[in-house]
Amino acid sequence: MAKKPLQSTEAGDLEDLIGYNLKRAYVIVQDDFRQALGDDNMSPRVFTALSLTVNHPNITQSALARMMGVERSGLVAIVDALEDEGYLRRAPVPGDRRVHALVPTKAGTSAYEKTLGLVKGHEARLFSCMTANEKQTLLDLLKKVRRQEERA
Amino acid sequence: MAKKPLQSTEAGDLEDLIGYNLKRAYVIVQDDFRQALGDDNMSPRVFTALSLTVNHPNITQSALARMMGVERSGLVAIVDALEDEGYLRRAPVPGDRRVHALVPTKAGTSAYEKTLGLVKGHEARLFSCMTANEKQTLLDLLKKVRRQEERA
DNA sequence: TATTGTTATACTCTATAACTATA
DNA sequence: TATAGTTATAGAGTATAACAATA
Repeated sequence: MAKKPLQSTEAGDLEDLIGYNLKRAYVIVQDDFRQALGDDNMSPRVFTALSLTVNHPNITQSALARMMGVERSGLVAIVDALEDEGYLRRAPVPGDRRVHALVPTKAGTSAYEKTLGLVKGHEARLFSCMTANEKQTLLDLLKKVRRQEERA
Repeated sequence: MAKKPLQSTEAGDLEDLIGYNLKRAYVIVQDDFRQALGDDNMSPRVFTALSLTVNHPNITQSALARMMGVERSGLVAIVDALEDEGYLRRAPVPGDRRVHALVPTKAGTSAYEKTLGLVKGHEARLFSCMTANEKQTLLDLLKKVRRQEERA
């Protein structure tokens, strides 16, 4: 975790670049996310995987990887972590024995709900200097950037 | 580099989180940055270091690290890369022999200007679906997020 | 004692390629 | 042949700790 930021005027050309500001903001938010989750210590990507599993029970690993924008191989450790915590299980799928359906457990669902609360608290705190309108605008503009990916 | 994105409606709770959208947008922009620079293959962080060195000639490594929000130790490889390319040199500072002043070379300055052009082109292209107003608003809101770091 | 640059080291995140078992 | 999950491996990016030279 970094500590001393730079005065926003010193970075010259960089200050006008969306990419630079996006990265700096991303680091701040991610650091605060991890700090807010503290002991639970669930990383952003594990939280994302748990969220998608809870919201899409019986999703396959490949589908989850596609949703998250990571490779199948990279998802294995994430699912392992969630399975080790007892938050989901890899269930066999009748009709195709290659596939694992990811099924959230009772513990997984309630851990998710508790963690989602922490995450929402972290965002409410971190973005408390912004109005509801500003937060929604930021969200909308970020989604607009994300939509660029779909033209590929 | 990931390939298949997810439909923005499928992610449930995540879609309302600024952090999640920030990360997804960041990945898209960073991937496009690297693709746009292509053969030059200057990574975002090396570009950032070059930019700050050109805009703050004679900056020390420690000061540059602080500006970038990384550790001193992590900056060594970045400065090495720029020195290997002949884009800057570590100059001795009279009066304090511990310190290295980073001085951009002629080649470094012109490489920077060329690369800055590529970066601006990449952003213009990637964000072409947004109005000038929207881009400025996004920039302003990201800076507002960044300002949260200064309260620590 | 404190600071600058450096090295050694380790950890996280991610990708590619190859394997296995199925289909 | 193709696909799902897995393993092995490697490469960024970053952090911590310790060291030498210097202050």
